[in-house]
Amino acid sequence: MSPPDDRAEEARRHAERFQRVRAAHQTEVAEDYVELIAQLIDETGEARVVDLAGWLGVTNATVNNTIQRLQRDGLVTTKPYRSIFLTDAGRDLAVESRKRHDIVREFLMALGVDAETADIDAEGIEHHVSDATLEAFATYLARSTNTATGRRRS
Amino acid sequence: MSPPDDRAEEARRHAERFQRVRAAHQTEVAEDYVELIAQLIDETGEARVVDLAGWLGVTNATVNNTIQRLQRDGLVTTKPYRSIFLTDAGRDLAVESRKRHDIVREFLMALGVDAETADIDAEGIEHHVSDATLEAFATYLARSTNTATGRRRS
DNA sequence: TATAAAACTTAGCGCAAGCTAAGTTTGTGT
DNA sequence: ACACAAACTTAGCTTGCGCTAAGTTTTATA
Ligand SMILES: [Mn+2]
Ligand SMILES: [Mn+2]
Ligand SMILES: [Mn+2]
Ligand SMILES: [Mn+2]
Repeated sequence: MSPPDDRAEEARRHAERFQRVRAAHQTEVAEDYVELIAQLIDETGEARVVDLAGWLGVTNATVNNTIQRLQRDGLVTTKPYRSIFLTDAGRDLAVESRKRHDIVREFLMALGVDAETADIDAEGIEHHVSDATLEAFATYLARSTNTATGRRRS
Repeated sequence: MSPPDDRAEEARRHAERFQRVRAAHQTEVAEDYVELIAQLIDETGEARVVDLAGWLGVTNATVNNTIQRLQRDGLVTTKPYRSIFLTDAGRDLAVESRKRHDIVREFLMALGVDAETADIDAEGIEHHVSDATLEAFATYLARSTNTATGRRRS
C-alpha cells in the first residue's frame, strides 16, 4: 500500500501548506501595525512613532524601520518628524484585520477561554485563520450567542 | 474616564502580548522540524535532508542551515553526510508538538472546516495556542465526538 | 525666547530563514 | 571498479525585524 507516488504527492501538499504559513508570516507585521495605527487614530486623533513603540513593545527605531517598509508597500504615508497616516489600502487592511481579530478573540471567549488568554492567543492565531475557518468561528459564535440569549436550536 | 495611567497600563499589556507572539515565532520552525523528523523516522526509518526539504518546501541548503541551529540548540544530532536523529529534548518537543497539532486540526474539522483547510490553518495556528485554549479545544472535541456517537449532553 | 526634554531619525550591528551556485561525499548500476 | 547520479555541504548573498548609540528636529517650560 501507498506506493512512492502517493507519498510524493503527500509531501508536495505538505510543502504547500508550509509555504502558505510562511506567506502569512510576511503579512503579519503589516496587519498588526495598520490595525494599531487605525485604532490610535480613532481613539487619540493621531498615530505617533513613540505610541506604536509603546503598544507594540519595540523601540522607536524598530517602528521607524517598519514604517518605512509599510510606506514602501503603499500602506501608510508619513513625512519626517510627523505622525503616521493610512493609505486607502492601509485602511482597508486595517478594517479587515480588525474584524478578523475580533471574531477570533470573541470565538475563543465563547469557547470558555478566559479574556486575558483569549487576547494573547488571538494576537497570534488571527494571522493563520482562513476565510473558511473564520466563517466557522463566526457561525459558532452566532449560535452560542443565541443560546446564551435563551433561544434554542431546532 | 480612562485617565492616562489606565491607558499606559493597557499599552503595557498589549505590548506584552506582542512579545509573546514574537517568542512563539522563534520556536515555530524548531517545532515543525522536530515533528516532521519524528514522523519520517517513524514511517520510513530515517530523516534525510532531502526528505525534509521536500516535505517543507525549502531547499536542501536551507534545511542544512536549520539543522545546524537545531543541533546548536540541543534538539537533534547528526554527523556529516549522515541522516538526522532527535535528542531526548527533541523527541519530547516532537511529541508535544504533534499532540498539539492533532488537536488543533481535529478541532477545526469538528467545527465544520473541510479537511484541506483544516490542514493548512492548523499548521499555523498550532504555534499560537496556549495550554488553556488547547484544553478548551479538547473539551469541545470530546463533547462533539460524544454527540456524533449518539450520546446527548444533559 | 532660550534651554531642556521629548520625539524622531540615522547608522551600524546581529540573527533567523530563505535562496543559488559550486564543491564534496556517498551510493548505484554496469 | 568506475562512472554517474544523488545527496549533502559550503560559500556568499538577501530580506525581515529586532537592537543600541548617536544625532536631529520639534515641543514644552522656565
Ligand atoms: Mn490584530
Ligand atoms: Mn496579531
Ligand atoms: Mn506541527
Ligand atoms: Mn506548524
